[in-house]
Amino acid sequence: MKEIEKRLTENGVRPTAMRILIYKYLAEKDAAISLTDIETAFAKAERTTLYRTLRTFEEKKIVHQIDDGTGIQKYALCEPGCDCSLEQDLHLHFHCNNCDETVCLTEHKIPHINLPDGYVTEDANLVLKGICEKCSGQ
Amino acid sequence: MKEIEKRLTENGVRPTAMRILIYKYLAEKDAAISLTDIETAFAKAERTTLYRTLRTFEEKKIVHQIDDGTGIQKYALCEPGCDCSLEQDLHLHFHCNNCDETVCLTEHKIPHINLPDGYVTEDANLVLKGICEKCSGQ
DNA sequence: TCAATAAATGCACTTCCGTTGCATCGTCTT
DNA sequence: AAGACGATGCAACGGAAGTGCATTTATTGA
Ligand SMILES: [Mn+2]
Ligand SMILES: [Mn+2]
Ligand SMILES: [Zn+2]
Ligand SMILES: [Zn+2]
Repeated sequence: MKEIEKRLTENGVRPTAMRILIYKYLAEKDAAISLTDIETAFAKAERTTLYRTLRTFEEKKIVHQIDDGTGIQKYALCEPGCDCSLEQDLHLHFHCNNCDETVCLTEHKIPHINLPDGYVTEDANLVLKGICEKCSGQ
Repeated sequence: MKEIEKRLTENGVRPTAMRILIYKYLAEKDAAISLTDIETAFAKAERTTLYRTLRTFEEKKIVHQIDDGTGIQKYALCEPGCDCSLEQDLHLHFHCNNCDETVCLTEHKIPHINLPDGYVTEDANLVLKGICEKCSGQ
């Protein structure tokens, strides 16, 4: 548990009880998590606190935000040492049309694309949708 | 103008006055359009009508929806003969962080990605963000 | 140790956008 | 002309993100 406190502190986030709980929750899930997910998991907690915790985690590069096309913002823990604002750390995400879960495929980086002159690329988002390995039954 | 009526009819959409206007509006813009954009352009028209027009256009493959990561749904005319539900017609989109416009790069297809066993890909979305050619000043 | 200060949390409220239900109106068919 | 069906208008709803401000909790340093 000291692990988590250390991780938070190193990233400039004070390790409050709630934050540690949320971190743990994110760590034990292999799918990306929405604010509503967390709200459901911690029914007694304040929505705003959860909201701001996720925002803080994102600012401090503890989690990265995922836009999977559902219109709902999701979050997942960053790999240690990952800086998701750098092109080399941008990976693709997979959204399952069956179970509605979104997962990070951190080993699959977003391929570099050459654009016509005049275009300057600063960021990229690649989401594949279909059936995940759990749901395809193999 | 008969052109537009023909296009709509061919796709199974009855060419009402409003629909023709909206089609023209989409045709003269080179950027993707949001419902709010259209609402502003046709201030006297009913929001719901515009909304349903876009939905109908999408169902009938006259436009495709674009998720550019802003959280706002955008639409752009499909190329003639394009079926955006097919992998081969999936192209990438570019969102400018400066002018906030999103454009189709129809000549840039989304590269095929090989996923681990068990994953079945049905759809893909690739959005690049940065500075567009207009804004980069060359 | 205690007061001053800063950060985190709780509560209420707002805004934005997408969406739906239902009544009305217009158009096409027979 | 009557009936059927599709399009439009109006009103309201719902989810999710976001903000302002009061209150509580933690940190600092006198
Ligand atoms: Mn990820
Ligand atoms: Mn497009
Ligand atoms: Zn699944
Ligand atoms: Zn631009």
